[in-house]
Amino acid sequence: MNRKATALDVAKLAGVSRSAVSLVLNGRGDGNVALESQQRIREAAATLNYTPNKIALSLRNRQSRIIGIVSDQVVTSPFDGNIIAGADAVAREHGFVTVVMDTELDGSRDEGAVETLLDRQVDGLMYVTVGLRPLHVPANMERVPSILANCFDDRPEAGVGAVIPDEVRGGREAAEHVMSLGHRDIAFLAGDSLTPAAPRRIQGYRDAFLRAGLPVNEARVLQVGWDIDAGFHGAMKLLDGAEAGRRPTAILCANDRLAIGVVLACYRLGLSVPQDISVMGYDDEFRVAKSMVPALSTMALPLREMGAAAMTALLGDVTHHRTHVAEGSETDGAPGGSGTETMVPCRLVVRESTGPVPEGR
Amino acid sequence: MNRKATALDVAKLAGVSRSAVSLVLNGRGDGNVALESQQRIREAAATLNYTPNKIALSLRNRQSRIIGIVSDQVVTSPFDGNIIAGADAVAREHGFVTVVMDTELDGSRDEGAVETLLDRQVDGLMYVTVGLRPLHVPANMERVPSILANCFDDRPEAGVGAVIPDEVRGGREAAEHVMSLGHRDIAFLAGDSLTPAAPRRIQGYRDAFLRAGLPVNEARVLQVGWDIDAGFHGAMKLLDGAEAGRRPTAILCANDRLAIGVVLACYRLGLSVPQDISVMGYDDEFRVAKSMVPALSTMALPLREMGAAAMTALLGDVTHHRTHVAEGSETDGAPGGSGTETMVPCRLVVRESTGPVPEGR
DNA sequence: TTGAAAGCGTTACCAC
DNA sequence: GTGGTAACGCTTTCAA
Repeated sequence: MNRKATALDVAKLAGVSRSAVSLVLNGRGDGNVALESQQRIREAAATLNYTPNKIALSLRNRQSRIIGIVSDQVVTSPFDGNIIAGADAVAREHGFVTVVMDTELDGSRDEGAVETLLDRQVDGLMYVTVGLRPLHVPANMERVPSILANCFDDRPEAGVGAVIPDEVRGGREAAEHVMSLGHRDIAFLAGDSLTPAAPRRIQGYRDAFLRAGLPVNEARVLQVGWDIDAGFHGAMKLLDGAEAGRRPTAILCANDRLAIGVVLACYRLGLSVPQDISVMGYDDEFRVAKSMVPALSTMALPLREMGAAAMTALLGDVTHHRTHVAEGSETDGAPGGSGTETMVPCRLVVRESTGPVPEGR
Repeated sequence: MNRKATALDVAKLAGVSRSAVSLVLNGRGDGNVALESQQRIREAAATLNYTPNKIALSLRNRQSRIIGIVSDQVVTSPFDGNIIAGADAVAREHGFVTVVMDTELDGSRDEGAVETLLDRQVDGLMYVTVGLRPLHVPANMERVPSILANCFDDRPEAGVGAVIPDEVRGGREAAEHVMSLGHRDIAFLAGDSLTPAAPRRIQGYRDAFLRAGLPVNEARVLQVGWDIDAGFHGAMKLLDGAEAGRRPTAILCANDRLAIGVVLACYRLGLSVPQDISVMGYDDEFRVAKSMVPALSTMALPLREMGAAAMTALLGDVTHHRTHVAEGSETDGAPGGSGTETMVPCRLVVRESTGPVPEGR
């Protein structure tokens, strides 16, 4: 590996000083360096294929242009990777790079991950989780501008800003979608309450009934889990043995996997989707919802948008933080959108698993 | 943010020179620094909460201890994230950090991603893909030690080393599993041939018949796609309308999603799995295979192992490379395991979707 | 208009 | 056994 060209190499080749090179290549040549020299410098840089050493730059500028992302299991699980993709895209646009550390769901690794990142002099920190949940924010995280994506500070005063999906509204709009198709006996299959996603989506479901002036039948709400088998057994409980007139005409699921389970159960019982029963998912999971048979109507989580919004806010803070520190006017705590909680709406996706309510129901 | 303590701060507090601090904190104090001073230095470092600035270290050592990972869509897709997790775990063990750039399947971004990473002075590069495939290795990738994970150099001479799953053997062992249950009329549902995964798994399937001295019925091999609907329609073609005696007794799928589609089709046709028909997946997809109804027998991809193996090889190269360069004895090309292709075996996972062949078949 | 020098935080070498 | 100094590659200030 032939060592990369340095600014000095360029200066030599162009027959000028290092400073001139720096000036010109940073756009501050005009008025400082002779036009002829500028030309020669640019040429030299081009032929030597020169790009400044980011490490030296970081040291000099006391800014690494690295954003640290710690996640609970975004890397290892198949979910929510698009939060990071959205965040990374924004970072890249601004000349930042992200380094992500996945704790693989081991909370005791949080502090260590943040420490490692801090040691690397990251300019900002983002915590991303799989599934909405309260987060015990690692203490050392607040030493640089920080933000939370898909999770929120579990302390009441909410020290760190957060970007989360509007799950209540998502649940409500899902229910309203099937209501608009004439359904009234609507079941809701949710995961456990270990994460707030389920309760919030259920809350939205209730809101829809309230708004419609309809009573909520609590027996129709089943908290069963998050996986295919849970959906299957939940649906069996709802449908097996019930006469056609007494079973729900629509089943709303808190994620697409549950919906798979529900459809599986329907088929097993000889029921058609959506003719006999409408089924809805949640998440619009990549290469699942769209390719199911039938293709799943679902509520898409705004993952990319959340990541992008979080990164945009964070980068704003990073910049402010820097100028503040430069001015010596410490903001003292409260970075990262300063405790603001931003809600991003979900997006209804109508496909083929939901249809008009059967005749007579 | 109160600026972090530097070695100078520690030296001052301990009343010694910076060099002494450096020596002691790097374990080379004994025989160089008075024991009493060593003690004071350690204390000072502790009270100041001193950790060396990695950026300065990188500049000084001309080694960033960062490994760049570029991926086609590992971040954005739900698959294969465990390759990166496995790689990252090994990197972390060795004091390295990984930064991954996802090109989101846009091949034209490859060179740029590598460039960005190179600018950041990464010590090594890894390319990771979703699904086995030949890779047109970005030219600038070979400027530092490099390795491929789940992909292989598309040039015949294979310049860059690679770690890939043994798909042929995986396909063979899948077939042998159902054969051991007495099945003889076995169908294989594969994705398209755009990636070599399908052909290789099919090859393995054929090998199993060959080894068993059985003829291969080519009409039983269907290349339909990779998603749920493809599995559904493929299975329909195989099963719908066929008398019980003329349909395959087992369907092997090239991934778990296809298997979901197959099970869906079976249920729709009133067939039981595995009583009437055995179904096998491939990948052991997280939170899919295990929770399907019935739980899917499948062939697990050795994702973590592949990532770990690739990173181990790469790190070895990084170290050699360094010493070589230091000695001025350029290896000149051929880094990254020097074109070696390492195969990692898949792992058979038997669950409930495969069972003994039905009576009379 | 140009170039010299200081400084970012380390470590390693070399006098003392 | 100790501490000063140079060097890593860059930017920026200041003097010529």
